[in-house]
Amino acid sequence: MTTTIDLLPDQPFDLDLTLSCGQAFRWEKVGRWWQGVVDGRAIRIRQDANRLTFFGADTEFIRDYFRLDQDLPSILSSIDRDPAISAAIEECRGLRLVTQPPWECLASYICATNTNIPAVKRRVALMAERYGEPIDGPFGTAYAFPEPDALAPCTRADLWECKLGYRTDYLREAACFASKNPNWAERVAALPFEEARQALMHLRGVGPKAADCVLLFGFGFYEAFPVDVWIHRIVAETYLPDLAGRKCTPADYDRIRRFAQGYFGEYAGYAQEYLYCARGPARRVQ
DNA sequence: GCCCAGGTCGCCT
DNA sequence: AGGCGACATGGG
Repeated sequence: MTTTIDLLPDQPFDLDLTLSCGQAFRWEKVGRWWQGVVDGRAIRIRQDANRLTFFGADTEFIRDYFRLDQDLPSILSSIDRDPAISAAIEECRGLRLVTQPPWECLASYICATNTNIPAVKRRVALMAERYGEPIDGPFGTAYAFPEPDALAPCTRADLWECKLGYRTDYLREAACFASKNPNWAERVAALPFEEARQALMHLRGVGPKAADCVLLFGFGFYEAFPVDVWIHRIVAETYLPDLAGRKCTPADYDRIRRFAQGYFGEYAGYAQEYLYCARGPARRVQ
């Protein structure tokens, strides 16, 4: 069944930017349509001007996933502090942070260390195809991202075949943890930001960057400010020039995120994503 | 072959 | 606390 949503003219939304900016790893564009799997739903969606057309999920799910009811102009004006971020906002206006399922988000960002986005997508897709539940959807058989219980029993050799490399044991340990603590996500969500961050970082393979991504994309902690090599580069060049040209040490990381939280405010995570999306090379559909 | 990528770990001072 | 190499994989 096809459903449409007509977007309000004062609430910008850009589906292409939102799904191609690298925050979520299970979407691909086929012709005019985006196809993806979210929370056990095989979804197909397209945007024509201010109209979204989709199937595979109901309106409430789509509104919630894309946070269409979040007042984006108000968020963007709150982070719009200078010409640099202003340019990123201008370039990427309509990009919204999506609400990812916490477990999938955690697993994805464990797979995302020291690698590139296409490789992360491949790993996540392989895990889904091998261990996820099949879904009959609008584009043939799709696969849900596997629950922790489905991954916990996997051997190292099993997951190695999903091209996880040295991250294999980290993912197995995280799956075991989530499987034994089914309410882990609710407990993390109920914590104050810094405590939630520490809780995630107790998992092997989850450092500051992965923890911040999971908090931002999976839990909606908008003050999270993940610092990858791109963001380090941009922030160093634009705001903290004494950090430019060297590796990001743990102390540098903390300095950057504290600066960003103070400078951009409670939606620092949106600033991060706009700066990341507007980064020089390679904003393309992948 | 090389360097880089949405980094983190373990071991060393 | 802070420095440093290792690490699997794939793209350019």
